[in-house]
Amino acid sequence: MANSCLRTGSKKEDPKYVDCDVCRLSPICSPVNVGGHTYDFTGKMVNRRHYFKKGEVIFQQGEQAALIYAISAGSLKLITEVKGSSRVIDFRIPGELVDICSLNEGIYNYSAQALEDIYLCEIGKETLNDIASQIPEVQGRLMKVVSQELTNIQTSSMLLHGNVSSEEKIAAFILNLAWRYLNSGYSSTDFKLNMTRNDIADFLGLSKETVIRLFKKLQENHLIQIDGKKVHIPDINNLQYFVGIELI
Amino acid sequence: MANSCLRTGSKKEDPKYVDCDVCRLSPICSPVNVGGHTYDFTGKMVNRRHYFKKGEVIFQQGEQAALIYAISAGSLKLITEVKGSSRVIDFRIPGELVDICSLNEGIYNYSAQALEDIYLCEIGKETLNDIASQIPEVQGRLMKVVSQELTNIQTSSMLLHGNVSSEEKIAAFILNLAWRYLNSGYSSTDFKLNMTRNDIADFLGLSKETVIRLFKKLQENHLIQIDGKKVHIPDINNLQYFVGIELI
DNA sequence: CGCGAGATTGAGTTCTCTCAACTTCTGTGG
DNA sequence: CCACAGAAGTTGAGAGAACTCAATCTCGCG
Repeated sequence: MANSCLRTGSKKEDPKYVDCDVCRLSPICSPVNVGGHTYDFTGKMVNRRHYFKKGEVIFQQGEQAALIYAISAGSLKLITEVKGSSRVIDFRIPGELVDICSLNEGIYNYSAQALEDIYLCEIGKETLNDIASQIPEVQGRLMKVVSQELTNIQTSSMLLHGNVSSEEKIAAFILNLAWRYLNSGYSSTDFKLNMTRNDIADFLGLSKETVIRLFKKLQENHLIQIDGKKVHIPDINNLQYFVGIELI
Repeated sequence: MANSCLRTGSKKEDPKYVDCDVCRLSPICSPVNVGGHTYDFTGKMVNRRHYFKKGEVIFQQGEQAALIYAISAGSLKLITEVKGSSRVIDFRIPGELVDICSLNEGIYNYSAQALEDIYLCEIGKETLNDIASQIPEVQGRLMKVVSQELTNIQTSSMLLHGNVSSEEKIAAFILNLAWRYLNSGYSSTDFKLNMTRNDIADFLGLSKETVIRLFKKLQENHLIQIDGKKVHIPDINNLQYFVGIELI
């Protein structure tokens, strides 16, 4: 029930938490100056680094949305129920927010499931809204967070939508991840695909065989190098040219 | 240069302006209560119903983004340059905002072009931000507008992304429009497609022939009725079941 | 070491695209 | 008001892309 920061008694190495200053919520977690005094509301609002096991469901579609999540370490997938089976809507990596949308909604529109062992910071929606409505500085920062998120979602959606060939779709998917890793302070040219080929296929509306074959084709064309879950982008500009959008 | 409200001396009938209260910007355009007094900043910020001709470009990708637009009448398409040719990113209908993203960005990420004669309300970004930063009530309302927009974009993107078959993609496109017309106070079951088949194809990453053939197939399956640019949805629940998402 | 999930490969089928011809619609000028 | 030109929409045929199904391989975990 209580915060389980660093609950890891496991044999695995300690996770590499993302720095708070790359987290999209950092404006909210920083101290605020009000009438000459500095206040830190973090303790009131934020439950830091709550641990979830690989495969665990963080929240379920339809549940009351009381918390906003930011990923401190690990990654997760967002899924929704479609005609009895589930479909992957998106992925989230360290530093990113999970459901800022729920700020003005009562319930979660999708479920979230851990792709690996993860640590999430949780923010109480109600407390946040209360504080924001009383302190303009916090309101302003929240505004910044939300509009940044709006820009990010729009950029991602622009990138992933409307590609003609499946090869472009997959290239766009990789480029999108590269860009997001960069935004979170990681390498944009070397990263790990934490999701399965099936998840990727499901997300892109392709079959997993097509994903595998087109990964291979992209590799043959020297646009990416892929070895299992590890991706390397030899020349990001080539990839961007192929996708047709300059992000980085 | 100045506002050209009701410049219509043309032979066409007067456009049916959308009611201000369905406009996504209406919270911003409503009077504000500050310390017991009521202020109306609308005059300061908003240039109402600026007329643009069919085909006219409202703003160009890369330009300084000084204005936010809300559509009062008519519709437009958003396009971006990809490898020398342009690609349709999205459409906007009356009551919707055109580029709220530019709030925290310096330049437009895409161009906007009128699909028919349109009237746009323009809001000065800088003035809006100034007023918002001084008056918490306005800040809060702006927050509402932006997070509503975030939810809308995410819903649309969830709906349109990840469909396996092209038939589902097109059905999702129609359902998305139905939902958006509903949100703007129009009929969700009868509306007009103001864009060409080519625009739709481009937006969905299909060929125009496929769009035409699948419109026909959807009609044969009684999911939609389509006659030129007019669409009728006989049973919205059937369509939603086919797409696999319950929106309305 | 063995099991099971995930990844890969091949073969055949289905879907979607491209190209080209043709029709319909729309707007303009006479 | 009509004629015409260009844009948009439609249809058919053949080529190419992506899907499905089934078999096999690999790797991590107990």
